[in-house]
Amino acid sequence: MKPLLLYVEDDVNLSFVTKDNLELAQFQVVHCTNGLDAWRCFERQPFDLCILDVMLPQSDGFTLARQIRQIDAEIPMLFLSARADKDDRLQGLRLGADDYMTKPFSIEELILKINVFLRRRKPPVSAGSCQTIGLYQFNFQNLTLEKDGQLQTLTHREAEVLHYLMKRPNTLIRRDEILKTIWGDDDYFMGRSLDVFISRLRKRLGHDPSIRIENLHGIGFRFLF
Amino acid sequence: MKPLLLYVEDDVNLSFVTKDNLELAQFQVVHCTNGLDAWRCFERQPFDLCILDVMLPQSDGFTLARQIRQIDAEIPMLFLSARADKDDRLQGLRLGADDYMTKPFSIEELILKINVFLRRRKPPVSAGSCQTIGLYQFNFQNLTLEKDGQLQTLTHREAEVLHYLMKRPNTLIRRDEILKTIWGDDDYFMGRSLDVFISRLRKRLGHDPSIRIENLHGIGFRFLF
DNA sequence: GAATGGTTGTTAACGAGATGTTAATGAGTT
DNA sequence: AACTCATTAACATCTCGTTAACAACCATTC
Repeated sequence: MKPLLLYVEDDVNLSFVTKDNLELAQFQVVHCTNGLDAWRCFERQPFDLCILDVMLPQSDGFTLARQIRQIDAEIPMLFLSARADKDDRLQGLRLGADDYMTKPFSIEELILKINVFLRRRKPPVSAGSCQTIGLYQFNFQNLTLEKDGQLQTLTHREAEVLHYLMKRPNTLIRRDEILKTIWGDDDYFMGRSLDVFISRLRKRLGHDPSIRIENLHGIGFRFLF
Repeated sequence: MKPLLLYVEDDVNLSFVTKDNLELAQFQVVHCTNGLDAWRCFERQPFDLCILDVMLPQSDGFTLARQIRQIDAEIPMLFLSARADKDDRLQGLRLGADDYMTKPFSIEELILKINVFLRRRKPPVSAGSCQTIGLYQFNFQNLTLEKDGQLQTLTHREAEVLHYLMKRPNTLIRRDEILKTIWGDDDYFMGRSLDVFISRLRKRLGHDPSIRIENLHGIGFRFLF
C-alpha cells in the first residue's frame, strides 16, 4: 500500500512538479493550496506524513502544524520554507516538525527524508490496512475478515481471490482474467478451483445479505455490495 | 536516564564546545576522534544515537556508518559535514543517515534534531527493560521470562524469536521475514529450526492461555495476546 | 418443452507439503 | 568429561489447494 502524504503548498508551479515527482516515487499525494483546505483534508482521512509550506494564505504553516499536532502527536511533519534563517528553522522544530527544508530543495533529498520518517514511524498496533465491505473489515496483509468482533482467518488463496474481487466492485470480472492473474494460467481444473473458492467466500460473507458474488454465465463474476 | 550519544569528530576545539553543550542539555556523550575508536566504543556498549563527522582520520564517516548500520538497523544517525554540497547529503541519507547538518551548525538546532529522533525511536526493548506479555515479564537483555516469581532463562535464539514476535503482536509475521532477520537467510533447515523454537516458546508460554502463537499455513505466524 | 451439452454450485475426498514435537547429533564451552 | 544449545533427523499430524463427484443451472437446438 502506498503511503499517503498531505502536501500543502500555494505555489502552483512548484507544487505541480513536486506532486508529480512524489507520485513517481510511489507515494499517494493529496495536495492543498491553503491551510484551511489542508485542515479539512486532515480531518477527513488519516495520513502517513505531512509536508507543509510555512508561508500559506489563511493560517500559516505553523498554525496548521499546531492544529495537527494537537490531534496527532505522532505524524511526521516536514516543513518547507523560502526563508533560510535560523530562527525560522528553530521555531519549526520546536513546534514538532521533524525536519525543515529550504527552498529550493532537491526533490531527491525530499524523498529520502520522507523515507527516513516513514521508516521510523512506530508500527501501528495492528498493522496492515483494512478495507470495509458492508459489515466486514477485510485485512489482506493479515488474512483476516472481521465482523463485529468475530474474526475469521482466511487462507492465502481465499484472501487473494477476495482481494481481486474487491478491487473492482460492481463491475464484470472475467473468469480468465482472475485465473491468469492469480493462478498464472487458465485451464479447466483451475477454473473448477476458482469456483470452489467463490463458493467458500460466499459462505464466509454469508452473514451480510447486502454482499453478493454474482455469476455471469460463461463469462465471470460480479462482486456487489 | 540520560540518553547516551556517540559523537565522532576530529576537530578538537569544536568537539569540546559541542560536547559541553550537549551535556548541558542533559545528554550523556561519548566522544571519539576517529572511526576506529568509535567502532570499538560502539561494539562495547549500546548507544541511543550517533553523531558522525563525515571527514574522519582512518575510515571516513560513511564507512563507519555502514558498519554501524550492519549491526543496528534502528539507531538514529546524524551526519555533520563541512561540505554543503548536495551529493554529499544525498549519499549520507542513502546510507541510512537520518539527517545531515552542515558546519557551522547551530547547537540549539542540533539538540532539537537529536530530540526529534530520540522521540521517534521505537520504544527500546533493549537496555534491560521488561516487556509484559500477559502474566509474563520478558527481559530480552537478560534472557529471562518471569511469571509470578517463577523465573525461566531462555536461550539466545529463543529470546530472539520471542522478541521478534512481540514487536508485532496480533499481526501476520511471515516465515521468510523472521528467517531473513534472525538467521540471515532462508533455507529448508533454518525453517525447521524456527519451527523447533516456536514449539519451545509455546511450551514456555503455555501457562497463560491468553497467549497464543498461531500458525498460518505456508505463510507464517501470528502472536496473539 | 424436451433433449443436449456445457457451465456453475456445493460438498467431500485426496495428497503433497507444511508444521508440531521429541529425540539425536555435534560443535563449542566450562 | 560434562554441559549447553542450535541444528538436524525422524515421525506424527495437520492444512489447504486441488480434484472428484454429483446436482443444479443455463443456453441452444430440435
